[in-house]
Amino acid sequence: MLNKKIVIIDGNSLINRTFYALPIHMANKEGLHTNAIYGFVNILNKIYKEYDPEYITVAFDMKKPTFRHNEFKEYKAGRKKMPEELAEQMPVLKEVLDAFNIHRVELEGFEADDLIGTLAKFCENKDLSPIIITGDKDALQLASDKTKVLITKKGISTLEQYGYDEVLDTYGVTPTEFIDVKGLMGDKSDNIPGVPGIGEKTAIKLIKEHKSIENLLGNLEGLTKKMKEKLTENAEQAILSKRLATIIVDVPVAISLEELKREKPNNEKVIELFNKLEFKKLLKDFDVKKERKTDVESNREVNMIDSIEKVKSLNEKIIKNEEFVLKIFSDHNNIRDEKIICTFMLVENEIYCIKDDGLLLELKPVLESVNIKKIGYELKQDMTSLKEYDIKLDGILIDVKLGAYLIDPSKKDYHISNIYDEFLGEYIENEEELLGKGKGKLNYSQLDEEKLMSYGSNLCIALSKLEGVIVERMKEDDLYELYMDVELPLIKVLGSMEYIGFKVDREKLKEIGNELDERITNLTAQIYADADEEFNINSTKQLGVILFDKLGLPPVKKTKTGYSTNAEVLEKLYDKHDIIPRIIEYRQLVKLKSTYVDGLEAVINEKTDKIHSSFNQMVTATGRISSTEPNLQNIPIKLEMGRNIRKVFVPTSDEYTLLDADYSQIELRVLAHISDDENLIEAFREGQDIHKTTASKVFEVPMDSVTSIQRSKAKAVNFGIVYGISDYGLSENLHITKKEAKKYIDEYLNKYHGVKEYMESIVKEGKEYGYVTTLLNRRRYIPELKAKNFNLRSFGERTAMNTPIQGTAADIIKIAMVKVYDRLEKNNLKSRLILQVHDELIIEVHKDEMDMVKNILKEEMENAVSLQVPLDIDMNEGGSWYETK
DNA sequence: GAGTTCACG
DNA sequence: ACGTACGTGAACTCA
Repeated sequence: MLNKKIVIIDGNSLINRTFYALPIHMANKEGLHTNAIYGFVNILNKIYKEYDPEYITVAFDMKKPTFRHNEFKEYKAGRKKMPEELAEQMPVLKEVLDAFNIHRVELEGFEADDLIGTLAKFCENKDLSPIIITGDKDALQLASDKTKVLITKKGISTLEQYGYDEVLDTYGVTPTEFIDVKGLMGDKSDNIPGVPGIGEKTAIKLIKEHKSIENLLGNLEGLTKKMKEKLTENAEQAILSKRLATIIVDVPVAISLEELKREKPNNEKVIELFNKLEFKKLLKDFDVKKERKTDVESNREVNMIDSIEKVKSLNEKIIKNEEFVLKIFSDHNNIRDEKIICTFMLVENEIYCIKDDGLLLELKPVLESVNIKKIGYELKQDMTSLKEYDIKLDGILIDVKLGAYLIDPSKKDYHISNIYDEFLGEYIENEEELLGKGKGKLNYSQLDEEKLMSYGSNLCIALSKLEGVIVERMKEDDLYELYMDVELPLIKVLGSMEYIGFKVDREKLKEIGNELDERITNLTAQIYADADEEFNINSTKQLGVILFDKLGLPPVKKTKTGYSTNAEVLEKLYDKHDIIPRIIEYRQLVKLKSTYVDGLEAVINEKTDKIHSSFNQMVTATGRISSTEPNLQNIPIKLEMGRNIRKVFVPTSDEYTLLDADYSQIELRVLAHISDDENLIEAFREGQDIHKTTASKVFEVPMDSVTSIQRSKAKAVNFGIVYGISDYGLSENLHITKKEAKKYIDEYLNKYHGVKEYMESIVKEGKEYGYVTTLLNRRRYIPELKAKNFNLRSFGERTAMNTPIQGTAADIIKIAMVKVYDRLEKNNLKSRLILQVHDELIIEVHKDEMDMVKNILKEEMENAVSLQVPLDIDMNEGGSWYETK
């Protein structure tokens, strides 16, 4: 029968090895280095899989001196201090081990090695099979027929196993003799002297022959004169060295095998720690999942609403209760061709499901009632789904997902499973588990009945439990007003923008596409000729080889993976070869063709001939909205060639015209307001050209002699200020030296003293509270501010400076959107908001309503909030988006 | 799925 | 000494 296995790990030795074997830049976003822990846990994982041990323990050294220090003062003297990057990982590693419920052992006066030796011998006597894991060859003396010593090799990828035979095979001496070898040769890292002049080779040779140091010293015959001298002179030292190198195997320590039993990890703690350490892959490796709580409620009965009587009684119950949880599942195929599969409701702790559209319509009054509160998740989708049934969802709406976003907008996603876990520590199947992902992803109509019923009811329960917690937390964090006054009313505005869409001229798009195709074909041929071979121009790797290896152009910059070939690099090589300008043009054209012509063409709605982008309210860390499928917020404008794409975007019909209204310098105005800077405020109050004013101050010239070059430099400085300036960043942007850039910045901050004070105080504030806020109290946490890593911390500082500016601008335009939308609706106008691009709104205006709409826009946008400086907008109309300039 | 590039504010 | 401008999304290559 096989003996039970016990794994004994030398904690200090192993973490040292993993620390030096893995890249030191591995760190989480708080700046805590994680490489050594990562390696350690990986090895742990490997051991569990390969050996499946019955018992496990990790031994650590203590900082206190051991008996070896008492015997030999110089022991381990001159050893370098553990680097800070490793030291900070030690306590965290111990936390990880605790989370895994792995036993730890350390003892004053002894080293980890001694504890390991003692344990191994103890276990051998109990007929267990000890497996020692270490990064240190010293432990080889413990190898035996029963005890195996595993030593990390080549980084951490392999562990080499040594028993008695393997030590003998490899070194020609037995494990016990290995101690004598070390006694002779000494050990630099432990400062064990040994016999000077004897190294590993000689030591092994001598011990092979004489078996031990004592034997050797008693029989020096047959050795060279020099060797004899060395040995006699250092005899005492050799004996001492041997004693120091000997691992103690009878440390007086009480061992209880029971304590060393391998236990199940505390999954909750492991998950928490791995999340903190950002060990994504390891989470999967260990298959640590939250145990599903056997929630009595999770199998609650679903009341099917399948008759007019039932829907009427449900209706009454809702009116009486004044609130309910709502979750609509639709096939979600297409915004204007969407089919509701079923609607779940939770009223007074009872779950209902409606599948019949006709019966759902019976609930139109309660769904539209402003007096009845609805609790939901992704309510924008529900609103859109209901729109097809001519139902306008209204009332106090609590979107749990939106609330979770406001509470912490930096999260990567807000899946209900994560929110439920985070706020209540409870489990619900995640969407991925339910529907799959990627190609095989199902939609709700393909889900089998049973799963849909259980997921729908569990979701309603989760939402009803979460609502109170989320609202409470919003109130605590001063976010509730932002939610009620801005974010909630914005849901319907975004939904409406998506629903209405932006009309496109298909013919025009095709025309542009054809022209691009022709030019790309020609350019491709020329580039192949230039290169004297055909290659994939889209491949930066292949392009790099052609430009820098074959054609011998000087590489300007490198990336992680090779040569950089971005626009900036190509610009620097512009005159060096004919191929360069062609590549630059090729890149531009291909971008236009693939992203804007083909990309847009692919998302034109067949039914409406329009593009219905999705506007996401819960993505950005600053509070901006984002646009996807397609992104309508990055349609080209800077270069004429790309700008032509905007000719494709047209009004719905000849009754309409497009009107574009954009805030002028909104971010700098926001900066003027929040920094309270006298000069900046004055400049805006007097309607000055702000870049020119900045130029005049930075370069100390009168306003009317500012050159256009100075103005454009000042513009870059203004941008830099908004982004959280650094001399390096500005120097890169302006192609000037860092020193010069620093001069500009210093000059700026001298002249705009309020800005300087703001930048300093906001970083301080961020550090103190852990977050920064916008005008409307929108919050963003910045853990990077406390990072030890310089780059990360600097990034945190720039974020702290930029977020209140960008975020406040986002607040302002969101308010404007809600107000404009409401005015258009209240006045029963046909004109409607169809797009927002961060500081501009695009309205499709009915031609009869132009003046009225212009007034509404001007009023609502300029008075969205009241700042210390005026808000100013520019408006342009046109028959296509291109013309609104 | 990561890395690179490039379109916008 | 450190080495990046802030915020996004999409297309493409390559492992």
